[in-house]
Amino acid sequence: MISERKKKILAAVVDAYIRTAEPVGSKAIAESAGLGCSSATIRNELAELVSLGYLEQPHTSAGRVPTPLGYRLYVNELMQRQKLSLEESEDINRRLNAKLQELDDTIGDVSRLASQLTDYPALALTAQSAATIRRFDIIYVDANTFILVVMLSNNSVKNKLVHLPISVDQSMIQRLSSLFNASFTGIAEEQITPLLIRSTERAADDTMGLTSVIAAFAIETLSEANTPSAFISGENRLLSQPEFRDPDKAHRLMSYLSGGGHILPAADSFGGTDEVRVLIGPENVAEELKDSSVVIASYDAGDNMRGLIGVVGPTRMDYSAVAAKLSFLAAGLSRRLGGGEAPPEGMHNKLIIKGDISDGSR
Amino acid sequence: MISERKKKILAAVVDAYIRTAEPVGSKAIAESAGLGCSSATIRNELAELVSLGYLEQPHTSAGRVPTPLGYRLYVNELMQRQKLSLEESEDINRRLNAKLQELDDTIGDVSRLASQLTDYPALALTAQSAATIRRFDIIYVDANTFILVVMLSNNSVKNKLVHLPISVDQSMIQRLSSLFNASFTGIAEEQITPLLIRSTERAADDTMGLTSVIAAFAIETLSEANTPSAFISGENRLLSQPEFRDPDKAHRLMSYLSGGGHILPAADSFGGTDEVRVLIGPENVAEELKDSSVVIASYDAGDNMRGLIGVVGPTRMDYSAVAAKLSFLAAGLSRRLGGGEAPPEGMHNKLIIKGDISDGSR
DNA sequence: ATTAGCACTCGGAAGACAAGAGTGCCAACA
DNA sequence: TGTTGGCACTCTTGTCTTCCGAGTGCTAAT
Repeated sequence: MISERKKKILAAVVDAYIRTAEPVGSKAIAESAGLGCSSATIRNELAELVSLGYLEQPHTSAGRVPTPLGYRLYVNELMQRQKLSLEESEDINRRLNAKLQELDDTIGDVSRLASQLTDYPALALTAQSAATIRRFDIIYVDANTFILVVMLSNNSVKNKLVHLPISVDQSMIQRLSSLFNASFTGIAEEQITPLLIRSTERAADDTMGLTSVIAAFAIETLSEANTPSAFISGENRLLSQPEFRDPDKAHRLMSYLSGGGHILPAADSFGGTDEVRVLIGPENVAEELKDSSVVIASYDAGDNMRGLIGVVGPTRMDYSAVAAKLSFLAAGLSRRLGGGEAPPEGMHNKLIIKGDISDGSR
Repeated sequence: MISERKKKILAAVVDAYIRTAEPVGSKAIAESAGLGCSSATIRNELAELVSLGYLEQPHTSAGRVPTPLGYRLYVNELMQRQKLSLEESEDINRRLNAKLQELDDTIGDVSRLASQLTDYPALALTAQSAATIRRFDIIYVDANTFILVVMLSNNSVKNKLVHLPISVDQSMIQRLSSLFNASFTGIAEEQITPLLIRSTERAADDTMGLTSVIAAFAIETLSEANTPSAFISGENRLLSQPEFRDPDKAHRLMSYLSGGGHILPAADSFGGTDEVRVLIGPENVAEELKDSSVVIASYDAGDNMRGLIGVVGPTRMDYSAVAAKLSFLAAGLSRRLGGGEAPPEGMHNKLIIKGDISDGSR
């Protein structure tokens, strides 16, 4: 439906534009791309690519610039899938190992890492999940102090130090600990009802309201662990992109990002596989992202949860490099966090790039 | 040494410049500041203020702009100390309460809050400290899994889930738990020597290297808790300041900030009191901050530790408002975290503003 | 000591101009 | 029919002038 040569030319335009951020002219293409024809021919082709909607010119007599549709075609078919060099992948693995010895809510570290690798702002999000309490312990410190320790089904452990104005004796603590371990484990947040709390309170013979304090912690921990959260870093890297030389534009996007990744809408529709998704310009739902692009990868965070790492940049983004890095990073995370059978260390997971080529384009 | 009227004029210049970010001319001052004299008189005074080094003009025939020295005088003597309105202080208290119900490493929240309040980028740092382990518990989950729980002398609690390829029986765990509680508490990081570990291992009759895993966690926790750490947020707010319209300039400062607050040098010399310190332009040691200003407040973080909250902005910064807010915030934190006798809730602590009027000025 | 008046200085905005890059189109050619 | 060289045309970008006005410094008068 679109000639092979046109594709080659389109690819050349996108490649060059990604590098230089300047509209690219016919002559440059004639020289760079090794198709043996002259700039005049290229011009004809370019004109057609414009009328097909893949390219546009900022003004008459300027070079061509890809439209979102053009990027889409590029991403889906044209760009050559990068695989990381050995050094790069080793570097990533090393950093992952260093950072994730113990993973708790290192979601921040993950986003930082992604941002450093790609040199774009990055965000990491945890998906909504349905973790339950797996174990509940109360450690007696002294008569006024104890520590609540909750282990969740997703293998994260939370704790809280409680300091009371009144004294509690150790046997009470022990009683509460085993009661909670018995009746608060394996259930979801909604199942912690006032009724359950009341009955536990009675069973423990607790007249000081201790039970509700502890129950509140349980609820809070569950809700916190299950609420999706986002972490953004490297916003400043936007500023090195020429399309954000306008401080207002940069500011708008950056404050949108800092305000938490409301990219969550995109996250919902995410499939289960280790795919990489690319959203180009107007394909984004969020108004603020309409002329930026987002690349998102998903990883297995264990316990049936999936996390996301995403990168935000101008539509003129180095999709191929970013996709490769993100994909590798996600695979590394899956391997470390995921429950199941992950591919072995060195392996690149295949790069499935999916994107809605919705009619929202252009 | 410097006439009263000059001071008034200087104050007027700084006030106006803080508001408008434009050089301010004699006429504007004559009208605004209620000193009954004409623009010509003001001009004479302005000329002298320039030769004294408090003001400068970007070029002949432009208004005047304060020099760092001018700001310094303004901050030390001239500016009127703001105290927050009732709504503002209530708002801050409410937010503090919401965020700090449980304070762990909410240092991030603190900086976020400071940034929101002041509308400048903010950073929070923990000082170097000498926390020790106060309590050590190991919770047995199953034969391959247990949870380490460490409570530090600064009342923070850390935990780690350990998953082993080999089986361990419960009595061993119990033995280790009490051994660690006995010999690893109350000591500093350096005191955890290979010797100590070896002897504990022997005492526990541990042939599987469990002891060293646990000891490693102890060391790591201590070192992490005692290493100063920084958290920055709201970098993007820089972009709304006209002096950072130049993206390169903005980028330089922002990436400096993101790279961790190397403002630590300034932190070292910080006194113990709840003072607020202002560093203007070249008074900063860091090259990148030479034409920005920093306002820092210190708070009592309990256990003989002090934390810092700082705000970064252009030299043309609303010192008075920022100082007031930061001071209030610091006081609120001290009250919640500090060990000792803190002033009661509603009270504004007195605003000590100190600053080196070092010879680095000019 | 203050003020009014005036000439002077600069920076910034607006316009004029040249250079250059890139296009579109046409006519010639394989 | 597809390709190519050539050429006129367009539009941006940078540079240079010009012009305006805000704001100054100075002087002479009060």
